[in-house]
This record gives sequence, structure tokens and C-alpha cells, in this order.
Amino acid sequence: MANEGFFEKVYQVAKLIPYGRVTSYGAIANYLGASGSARMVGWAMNGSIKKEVPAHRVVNRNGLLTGKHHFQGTNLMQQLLESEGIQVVDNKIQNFEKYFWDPMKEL
DNA sequence: AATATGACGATGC
DNA sequence: TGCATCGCCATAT
Repeated sequence: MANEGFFEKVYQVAKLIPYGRVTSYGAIANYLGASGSARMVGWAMNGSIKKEVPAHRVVNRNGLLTGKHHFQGTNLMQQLLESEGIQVVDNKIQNFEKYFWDPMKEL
């Protein structure tokens, strides 16, 4: 209920991430107008796992799956990304710029 | 009310 | 090029 307004926004944007695409926490934060609070986006994702939010499509600006530890399995996040056609090596997305999806730019 | 933490980001060295 | 430090801002305790 209106208590997690910030979180809600993050969830909405994360849900809008197209299939086979990824984005960064900072990009979402920037889109929400909270540029600088990229950490909040990550924190919001913490609860997004319980939701229907594809948090596996959200990584840090290095394209590194930093939050994979928060997923159920050890490499579930990586598997999900690979399932979408994204190459992941050593917890890092290959051709990150190519798969990068900027909410501000796309929306 | 204050302090510590955190799935980040940028800059400095 | 890689590691270390500071800054940001909301949540949790």
C-alpha cells in the first residue's frame, strides 16, 4: 500500500524490461529521477524476488551479476539470462552494451 | 532519533 | 589496469 512507492516504481520498470535485454540499477534509478540512489534500486530488488519482477535482467553497470547470490540457486540468475539468449561468463554478461536496455532512452 | 547496512556508481591512486 | 575510498539515499534495527 503506498508505503513502498519507491519500490513500486522500481518493480514497474523492471517488469518493462523486454525479453533478452538487461539494464543496470543506475539506469533505473536515473529513470525514476533518483539518480544516485542506485543502491535503493538494488535494495528494492530484494523484495522484487517475491514479486513477478525479472530481477535477473537487472545487473550492475559492469554487467556483472552481483545479485545472483540473492536468487534461489547458485547460478539461477545466469541460467535465466542464458535462456534468453544472453551470454554469461563468470557471472558477467557478454556484449553488455549490446543487450543494455535504457528505460529513459526506450521509454 | 541515530547508526549501520546495502543486488551501486564514480573517482582517485 | 586493478584496487581502494567516498558519495547517495532509503530501509532496517
